[in-house]
Parts: sequence; C-alpha cells; structure tokens
Amino acid sequence: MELRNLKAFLTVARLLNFRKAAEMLNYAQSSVSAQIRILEEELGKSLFQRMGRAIVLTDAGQELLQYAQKITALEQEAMGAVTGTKSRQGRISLRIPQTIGSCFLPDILAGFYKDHPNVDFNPACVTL
Amino acid sequence: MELRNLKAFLTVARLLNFRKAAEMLNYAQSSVSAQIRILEEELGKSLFQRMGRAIVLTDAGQELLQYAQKITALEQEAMGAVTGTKSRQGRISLRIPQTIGSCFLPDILAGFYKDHPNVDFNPACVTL
DNA sequence: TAAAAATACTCCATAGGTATTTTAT
DNA sequence: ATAAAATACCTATGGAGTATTTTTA
Repeated sequence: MELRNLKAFLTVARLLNFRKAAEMLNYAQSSVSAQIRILEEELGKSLFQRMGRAIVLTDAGQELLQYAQKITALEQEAMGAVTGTKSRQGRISLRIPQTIGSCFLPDILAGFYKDHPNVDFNPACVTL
Repeated sequence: MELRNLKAFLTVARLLNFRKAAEMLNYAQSSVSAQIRILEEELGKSLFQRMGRAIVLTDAGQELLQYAQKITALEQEAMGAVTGTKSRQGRISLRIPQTIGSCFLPDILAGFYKDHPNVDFNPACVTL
C-alpha cells in the first residue's frame, strides 16, 4: 500500500466517479482503475461496488476511507512540520466565466489539489 | 512521499545504521541510501547528519520520525481493520544455535518484519 | 586499513498512458 | 447511443541491484 494509492482511493471515494477522480488527479481514467485494483488485490476485498455506472463504497471501502483520510492528513502535517510550509485546509468557492475557466482552470486546479488535498475546492463556471 | 520511503526511514532512524537497516528491510544498502535521499530532496532538508560513520537524526529527522511512526502504525491498523487480519505488536525473544540461525534466520526474519513491523524482535544466537 | 555510506551504472518492474471493449443507461 | 469503467497493450520512469569510490575512525 502506497500513499499514491490511498490518495487515488480518497478522490474516488469522495467523487464516486473514476473519470472525475482521474481528471482531478491529472491521471488517465485507466490509471485510477489500476490503482484501485492494486489496493483491492492487496487487501483481498473490493472497495467499491460497481452497479453499472453508479459506484458505491463497500463496507471495506468505508473502513479504508476512515484510515485514508487520517493517513493523508498526517502526511500533509508531516510535510508542513518538516518544511515549515504548512499545507492549508478549508473550503474555497470560486465563480468564473465558463469560457475562461474551461481554458485555464483544469491544470491550475489539478496542481492546487496536489498541494492542498485537504481543501474542499468548489469551482463553478457561470455563463455570461 | 510514499509509505515505502517512510518505512525505510523509520528503520534507519531506529538502527542509526544504513547497512543494518538495509539488511532488515531486505534491501541493498544503496537502495536505502537512495530512499533516504528521495525523502530529503522532497522535503528539502537532510534527515540525518552524517558524521563519518556515525549518523544522527537532524531536527527535521526527529520531527519526521514522529509522523512516520504514526503513519505506518495507521497503515497497519487499516490493513488489519479491512482484512480482519490484525497485525500484531509486542516483543519476541528468541534463542537459537548460531549454526542453525545464521543459515535460516535472515530470510525468515526479513519476511516476518515485513508482516509485523511493530513487533520488537530480539533474536540472539548462542554458541553450543 | 577496515567499515560504512555515497556514487555511478545498469536493469527491469511497474506506474501511467492510449486505444479498445464491455456494460449499463 | 452514450457514457463510464474495465481491459489489453505499450512505454518510460524510477526503484532496486552490483560494483566502485569516498570517507573517517
């Protein structure tokens, strides 16, 4: 089990959507599938119940989610404590015109998310 | 930062000896050096102060040690919680004739250590 | 000079990507 | 027909090893 896998799992568990999770993590969708599969094989339990398009956390998934949150939070804290650059947490809402956002936001957000996984980012594009 | 790196760091921090840590982890010595270097580069701080043969934890290293312990313990707990196979912790002492031990113990111990990193194993070989 | 860590290099395992197939809406 | 996840396959990065050099006790 590696932190990278736990972070992928966390993102999928939050969004309940492999494709969107991949987008947020700047991964290909298949890479996210692979990471989850690795975890599932390692643990010998499936973490998501695939019901066609909809996916839902299994009991094992629920349980892992608790730990994944704690572990990644601790990692952030560790990085902050050692480097002095405390990682932030909280919530940010953002409104931006569709045309601008669709152009620049994806890369920016992916980068931001990597640095601040504990910030609940809530972007929305408005049409002018 | 990956759990594998933290585990290598933990072992070095405990033994204060790269070579012995490598032995315990079933790694080559250079691999352990590499893992520590990766962490140090990632954090932008050196974790050990190399004073010739002796090494000692830097302040940053001390700080990371706290988190590394918590994080790896949580990982063990997570594995246990999800799989139901609780990982053990405690202390084991073992006495075994030198000739037998030197033959079979190294591989066995390395494997055991991977499964139960929180067990403080204390093997000693006696001469007959 | 002996013992430990760093370094140089090599190799291969695997993480991640692309393209496609499967599955369910 | 569409949209999402799984699968097959390929590539390249980097993790790990061997061999060597550096360093210091």
